[in-house]
Amino acid sequence: MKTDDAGPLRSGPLRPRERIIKTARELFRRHGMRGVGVDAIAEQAGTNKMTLYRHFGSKDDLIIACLRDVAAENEQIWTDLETANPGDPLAQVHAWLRVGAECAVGDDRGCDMANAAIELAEHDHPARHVIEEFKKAHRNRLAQLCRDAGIAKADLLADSLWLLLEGARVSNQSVGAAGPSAHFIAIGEAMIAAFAQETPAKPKARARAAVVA
Amino acid sequence: MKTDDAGPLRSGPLRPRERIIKTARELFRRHGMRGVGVDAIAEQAGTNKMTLYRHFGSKDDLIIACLRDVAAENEQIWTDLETANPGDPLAQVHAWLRVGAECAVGDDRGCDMANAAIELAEHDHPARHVIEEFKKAHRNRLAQLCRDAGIAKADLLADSLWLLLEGARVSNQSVGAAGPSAHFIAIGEAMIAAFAQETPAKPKARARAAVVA
DNA sequence: ACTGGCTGTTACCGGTCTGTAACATTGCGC
DNA sequence: GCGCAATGTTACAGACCGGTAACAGCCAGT
Repeated sequence: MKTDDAGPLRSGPLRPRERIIKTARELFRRHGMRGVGVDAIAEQAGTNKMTLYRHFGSKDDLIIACLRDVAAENEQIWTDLETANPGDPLAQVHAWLRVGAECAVGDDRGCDMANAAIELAEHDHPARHVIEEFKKAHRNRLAQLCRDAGIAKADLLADSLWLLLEGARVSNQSVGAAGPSAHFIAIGEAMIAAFAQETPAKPKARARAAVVA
Repeated sequence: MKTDDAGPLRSGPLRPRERIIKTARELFRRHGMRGVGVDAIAEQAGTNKMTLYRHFGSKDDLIIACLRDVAAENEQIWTDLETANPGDPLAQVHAWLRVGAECAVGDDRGCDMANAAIELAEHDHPARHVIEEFKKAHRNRLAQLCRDAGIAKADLLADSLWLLLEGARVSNQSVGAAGPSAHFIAIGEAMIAAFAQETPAKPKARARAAVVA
């Protein structure tokens, strides 16, 4: 009851390495990567700085490990999207929108990856590769989904939805979740409707793409 | 030729206060607010730390002054929008899109305000008021423009374009300007077309709103 | 020429940060 | 029970940071 309280995660079922990553992600998220020191991370993780430095050679290495952890966690979202709507790419696009809304509305600290890209301004920071690859992969997966769904301007729709999500998550940090990002789903559905048909002049849309209310 | 070279701005026509703000904005932009010290700012501005602290009581004060400077600079954009298309709100909306594209494509460090909101993670940071007011004002002005243009779902369009711009500017910092933000104008025009008409089912759009190619 | 305000210079304080060294301790596999 | 690897503890180095004090010079307005 003295050291193993609910706050910091002391020696639980997780090994120090996992606890450090988990704690670092939370503290980075709350205070920014440059706003928290390795000492605070180690202490909050129920360990000490030496152990931290034995697992991660430097703070940058820890940052990279955290970002990789974020990326691994996001893999689950895509598999969930597939298993929830097997063989139905269009439904998966709509489901993606709903998942994105949860990310955009239920959280006021945005995307860890995007935040890291802003905070680690140096162009040659080693973490930038991780960020770029992650973001590109996310966008490309979304584009593939749109193509599989038979959407006319699939890549343009993917870019639109992608920018919408990026914008919503960063917007939350300036004007809050009650701002424009509150209409995330409505806007996304409108985008899907707009890009699903061949051209705005020709209303000869495919039947399977006219699901939007 | 020894001290007044092209690099740092030494005693030019600007007073120390202006030079400090100008220099701080540039350095903040390049390295992040937490990534540059007041000493470096003062030196690069051709002055010293004491003068800096005589004008700005603290680094936070300097940050706020910089953000106010950004806000003041952006005022010009709106007046330019009005003078370039006097009495034509719809044209101003399209012009806004083009100006936004320049912001989004011609720059890889995003919006100073949004970046500050991310970097200054503390919810009670004094600069947050400036950021929030600025962003809300920008969005509201855009919404007023859309309403004046007679666009059906004016507020929804404003939110869409707003999120699109926010997304494009933050996206540049992870995947670069050649990524999704390259299609900023195309997406924006599609959104204008989509929200200009009353409902997607009723193609009875107003004539003045059907300017999009 | 004088004066008063603005600016420059130097030195310093206390704190915090990343990263390391040396040593003590725990705990698990055998 | 032993040994070895992982972990904890303490102390420290070196750098940087925000912020202040005391004093020296400059320059415009009168």
